[in-house]
Amino acid sequence: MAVSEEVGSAPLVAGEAMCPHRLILEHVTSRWGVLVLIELLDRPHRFSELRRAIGRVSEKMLTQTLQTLERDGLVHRDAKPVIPPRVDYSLTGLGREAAEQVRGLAMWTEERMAEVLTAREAYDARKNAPDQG
Amino acid sequence: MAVSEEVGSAPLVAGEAMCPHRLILEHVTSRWGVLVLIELLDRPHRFSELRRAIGRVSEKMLTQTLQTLERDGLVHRDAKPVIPPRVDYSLTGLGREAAEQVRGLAMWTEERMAEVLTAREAYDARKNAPDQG
DNA sequence: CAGCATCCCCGCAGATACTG
DNA sequence: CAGTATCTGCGGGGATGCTG
Repeated sequence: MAVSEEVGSAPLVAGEAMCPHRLILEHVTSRWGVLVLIELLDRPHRFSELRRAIGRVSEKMLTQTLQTLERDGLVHRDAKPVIPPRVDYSLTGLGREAAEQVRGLAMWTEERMAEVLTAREAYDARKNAPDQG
Repeated sequence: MAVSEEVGSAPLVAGEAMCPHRLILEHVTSRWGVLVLIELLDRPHRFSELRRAIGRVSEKMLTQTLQTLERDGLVHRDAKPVIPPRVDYSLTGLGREAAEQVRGLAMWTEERMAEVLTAREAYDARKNAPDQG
């Protein structure tokens, strides 16, 4: 796979010093990027619809996430020149591909959640009582 | 999809107040979690092999990531009782499923990297010269 | 409604030192 | 070699106020 990188410290959002491949990956797997892509896979959303759909995201982070995804060509921003303002966000072709990958991951976590929770209990039990048997 | 959540502020790694589904998703999509899963998909790795393979990860973060993934039942930790210590990490069945999803995402970013970079240039050009035509 | 600017906190994550 | 423990910074990200 070779996802490795060279050297160079970089912040996440503006860290353009990182190898491009990893940077794109971080955008689509970012905390809010994942959720935005999944929501938009259903249908286009207005800004406030996205906020409500995702739940607990500040407008700042949502704006920032949308801008990053738009810049990467994954999200299309359609600002209607009306009062009050109306902006619709939708996936581009590229974005839909990414979103489908991300959705696959999200669906997997739903399907396997119970098994993960069970594994956690077993792990915690081992840690709390390593040799009591 | 319904990936929404209720209310409650939480740190990422130890934030158990978040809905489990989202928490698992954040583990596997975390900065280093993604890379660990992909590397382990190739073959089991020793701790130091993983460090080298991933590139620029501190031992602390690698340890923490591996522990999180082990706790979630995605990674198997095999510590041989030898001197010097030897610990092999491999994917569980569950982990392999997750890793394959993650790899799908990583492969997509590789394939589409050029298009994303092109989109970025177009975006930046629009921003720098919005109406100069 | 959609977004930008600003302030500020705290937790992620790196550096360092130590242990088995 | 494979970790653990502790300190520290800095940037992610929330809160608030303002604009078009």
